[in-house]
Order: sequence, then structure tokens, then C-alpha cells
Amino acid sequence: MTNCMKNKDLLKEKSIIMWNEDKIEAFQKTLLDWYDANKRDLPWRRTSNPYYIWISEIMLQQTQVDTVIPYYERFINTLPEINDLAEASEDTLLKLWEGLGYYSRVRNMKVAAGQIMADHNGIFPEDYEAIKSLKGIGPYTAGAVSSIAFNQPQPAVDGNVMRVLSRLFEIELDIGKPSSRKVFEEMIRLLIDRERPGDFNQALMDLGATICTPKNYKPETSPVKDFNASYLNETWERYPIKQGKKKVREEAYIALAVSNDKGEYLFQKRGSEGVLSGMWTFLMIPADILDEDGWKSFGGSAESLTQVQSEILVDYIKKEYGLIIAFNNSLKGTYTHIFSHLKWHLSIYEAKVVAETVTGHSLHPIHPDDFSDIAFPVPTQKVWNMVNAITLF
DNA sequence: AAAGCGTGGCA
DNA sequence: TTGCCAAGCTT
Repeated sequence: MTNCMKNKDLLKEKSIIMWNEDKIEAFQKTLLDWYDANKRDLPWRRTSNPYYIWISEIMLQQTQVDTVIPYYERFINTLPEINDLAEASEDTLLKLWEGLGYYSRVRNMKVAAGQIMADHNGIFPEDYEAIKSLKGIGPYTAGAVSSIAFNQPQPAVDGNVMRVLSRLFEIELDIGKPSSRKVFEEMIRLLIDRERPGDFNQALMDLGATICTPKNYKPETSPVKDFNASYLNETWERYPIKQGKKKVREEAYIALAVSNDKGEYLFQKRGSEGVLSGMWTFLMIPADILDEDGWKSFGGSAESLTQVQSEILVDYIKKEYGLIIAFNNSLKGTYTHIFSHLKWHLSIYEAKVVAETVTGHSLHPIHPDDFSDIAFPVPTQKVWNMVNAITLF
């Protein structure tokens, strides 16, 4: 009862009028009937194993269903039990995750698997708070797993749900703000079907993914259009409210594929902080060492560096890595990689190792025959493809 | 609270 | 082409 009052106070504060019980019940039936007839047949909907549901939810974070499916299948086949995940090496995990992005997700999963082994006797916990305390599991994923795998009436508010509710109730909140999520959660606590909470949550997400979409939205085609205030009031084009994103930062590098006389290429492991942390790349030389204008001075159409730039580069490699190289001053290609918050402009060149200083360096030689054992982020794969295409292996 | 964190699809 | 979008979490 106390929680119920809190719910209504929060909604009242935001000028949100909740439906009466009859309307809520009618909505639940309409939504679930639609879901029963139209739900997508997805691999993780054929299991009630919380471990597998968890894997799917982590993979689906900010990632499209079609992308996830093959990764999901391979992951559960390779690591069928929580214990397998807890004991897997980071290399194994990253290889299973290669190309999915947001690599901290799988590192966190290994930590969480260790928590489950240590704190829950290897059994996936059922309690919402216990689930949420697992590394990498936030309010959405905790709600999704507890409702889908354990039939608990917990909200699972993701972008879909916020968009659907914004349109149904003409919500004026910016769905990009962290504080807004709590309001939507309180709405779901009042709306959720107590008999089928997991299906209710998934039905809202399916509705958002297939009908109540961000673009090309046709409200008249929705199974719950009669409940949709923004449709009935012809205000639906205003919702959901979301602030625009800021422009991304741009950086330029020389991506240098350095090979030695054994046919190995030299890779560097990125640091534990920042983008692509702990992932392998070719040498990445900040373009601004070459001149004050950085990549703009050569990133366009230039096929080679100037003599001066070339010497600066060779000196930099010697100083930074203790490596004497023969630089092949012929542009192999350019590639622009767009992250969520950052853009890399890569100019790709090759070089051969002539000599190494005795102090060694932070670079790791890897033969192309062994590339299949190592997880490379997409920018590294793109650079390799360009080097590989030109040299005709 | 806001920024950081990958990648691919789409108009 | 550029920008936005997709089943978020951590710091």
C-alpha cells in the first residue's frame, strides 16, 4: 500500500493520469492477445533458463536482434553453463564477442558469473535485488530477467517501453534523462499483468520494435490504438520527447601495419581505460605529430607523406617503440570508423622492421595464421583487410 | 547528471 | 552523406 501511494504521488507530480482498473485490465488483454498472435520466434524465447535469458539481454543492450542471434547461439553452445562462463579465459570470451561491441559487457558477465558461483552456489539468483547486484546488470536487465525467467512483476523499462508509454500517455518527460526512467517504471508497476509479467514486458518491447517504432510510425496500425491518447488527440508526432545528441569528437591517426621478417605483424594492446580498452590494434600514431593541422593536411587525397612528415614518423616510432622501421610511404587506403561518441580517421600505411632496440617494446608480434585465435575490434579488421587486399596474400 | 562505451542498419 | 537509432550500464 505504501508503494502504491508513492507510485501515484510520483505520477501526479508529473501530471500523468493513470487509467482505472478496468481500462488497465482491458489493455493487458489486448496487448497480450496481440503478443500471443504476433510475437517473434526468437532463440531466447524457447528457453526458461535464466542464464540464457541473461546472455540474450546483455547481448541485446543497444544491439539489434538480427545481429545478436548468431552470437547468442554460438555463446550458449560454447559456454552452456554458468560455470563455463566463470572459468572461461578473457581471450575466449572476447573472441565470442568479437564484432558485437561494448566489450565491457562480456568482461562484466565473467565477473557476474564469478559472483553467482561464489555467492549463490552456482545457481542464478531469483531475488530482484540479488540479480541487480550482479556486475553489468542494471535496472532494465534485472527487471527483464526476473520477469521473463522467474515470472516476477518487475518493470523492464528500455527505450521501446519509454517510447510506447510516451505515446500512450502523452508523456512530456525527456526519455534521454536518467530521472525519467523511474517514472516509467512506476507506470509499469501499475500496468503490468500480474499473471504474465514476463510476457507483458516482452509484448511492450515487441510492440515498440515492430509497430510503435521510432520512424515510419503508423499509430492507426497499433493493436492498442484505442488506448493511445496521442493518437486519439492527434499529438502522436510529438512523442517521445528526446533531446538531440551532441556532435562526436574526431581524431586522426596513421594506422601502421608493421611486419617483421617472420611474416608476423606487430600489434598493440590498448590500455584499460577508454575506447576499445584492452583490445588489439595495429600501431596507431596520432596524426597531429606530423603537423599542426593533423589529418586535415593529408587525410583527403594525398597518396604519400612529405619527406619531412615521413622522417617525423620514423623518429616517433623509434622513440616510442624502440623500433627501426623501413616505412613504405604509399597510402594503402583510408578508413573512417564511427563510434557512438567518437570518429576515427585512419590513414593506412605499411612498414617493415629493420631492427629492434634491446630494451624491447610494448608491441606483440602475431602471425596471420593465428589471427583466428584473437579478438580484433572492427577498426583493426578493416585496416587488415586493406593491407591484405593490396599485398595480395 | 552527463559522458563514455561499438557496431551495423537505415532513410 | 550524415545523423539517428537499437532489449543499457558504469562512473
